[in-house]
Amino acid sequence: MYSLLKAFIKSRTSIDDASLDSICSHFALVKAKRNELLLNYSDTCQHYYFVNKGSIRLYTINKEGIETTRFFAFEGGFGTALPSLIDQTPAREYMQTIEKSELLRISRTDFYRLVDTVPQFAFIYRQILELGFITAQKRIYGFQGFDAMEKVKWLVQHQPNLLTRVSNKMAASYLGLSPSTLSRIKARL
Amino acid sequence: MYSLLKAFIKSRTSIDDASLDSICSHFALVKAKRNELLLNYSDTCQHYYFVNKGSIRLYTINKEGIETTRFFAFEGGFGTALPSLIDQTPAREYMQTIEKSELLRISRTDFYRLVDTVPQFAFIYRQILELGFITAQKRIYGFQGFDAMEKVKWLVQHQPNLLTRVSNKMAASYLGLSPSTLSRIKARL
DNA sequence: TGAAAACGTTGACCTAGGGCAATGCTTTTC
DNA sequence: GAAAAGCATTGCCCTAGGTCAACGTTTTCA
Repeated sequence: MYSLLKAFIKSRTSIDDASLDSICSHFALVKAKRNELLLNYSDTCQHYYFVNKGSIRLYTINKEGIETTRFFAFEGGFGTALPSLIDQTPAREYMQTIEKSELLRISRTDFYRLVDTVPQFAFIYRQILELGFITAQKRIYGFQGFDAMEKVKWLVQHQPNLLTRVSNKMAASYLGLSPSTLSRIKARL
Repeated sequence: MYSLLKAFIKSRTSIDDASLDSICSHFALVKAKRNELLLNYSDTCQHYYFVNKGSIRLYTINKEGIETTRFFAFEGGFGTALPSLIDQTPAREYMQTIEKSELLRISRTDFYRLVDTVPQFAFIYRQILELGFITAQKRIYGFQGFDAMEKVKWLVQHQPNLLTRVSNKMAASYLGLSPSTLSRIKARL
């Protein structure tokens, strides 16, 4: 049950098996079917999720009803409504599974206790934050001043599995394109 | 010389004066005039900067010659080409002062040594990363699915000083609008 | 301090991409 | 396994915002 999570941690820091087990013991298994809502718009996020199987998506809907997807997490990745988890304000975004999934989740309290007490865990959290920050920056640079075709090519380059794994509609909302436009672009790729 | 930096640190963590002085001793004063380039496109970033006076800007230029600004730092703020600093790859972005400035800079080596040895400093770095991440997320949500007018209003809401402090051109490149469009929008605000 | 360069604003025009709707196709549900 | 709901694709039309150019103003620096 914890093999993927252990692999994730081991690949990022050196740690003995006892500490590893102790870390894992704070993660509980959650099974969810397709399109299950893990966090609602006005909820305050209380858990960090690790994807064992399936996938989750973070997105919001603005007042005109337009969906914007911010993040996907697949097998072996962490995901949560981090801004809400960090400062305990309402998420103003949704978190949902997009496939039948098995998730491991840890409570905010346990998570930060691990960060404060286990140096290797603090290091991993730092890595997650650094990587998240870098990815966000790349996305800002990558999406501004790019036309639709360039955005799609960028995605094919940097996250090739995404286009095959998620629906056209979700990929479009991630790229900031309408589904029709994305469909047209793909036709002439 | 270190008063602003000390205030920054003290406002975020509790720390004794000796540690504070020891931290500050790693920061060197750099004076720069307006529009001075602190980091070139193909450079790898080696310093973290704290703005004592003036302001800096991080931006890139894509192959069509379009400028995109990612970040501004003003008095009392930290700024650097973080992705490059973190993983020591060429920045592929520029860092420049946009006013006559006084900066305090710390080398990457010293910075990470402080992170690893001074818990309060590690905590501040974590805060910077968390905040940077949250800001980036807000920007992704805020700018996708917004039209030009909404973007400008968003900016007036969230960073009101920016529009008065930087040139129309730079603000436009931050918002992902052409200077003409931003100008037109401001006229009917 | 004065010439030159850069910037802001505005008008006229144009185009990328969004909205909408029609038509299959696929997936879900009971 | 049939009905319904949702999704992808595509054609037609339209509009937000980009480009380009002109002009006045501000900034720069020799």
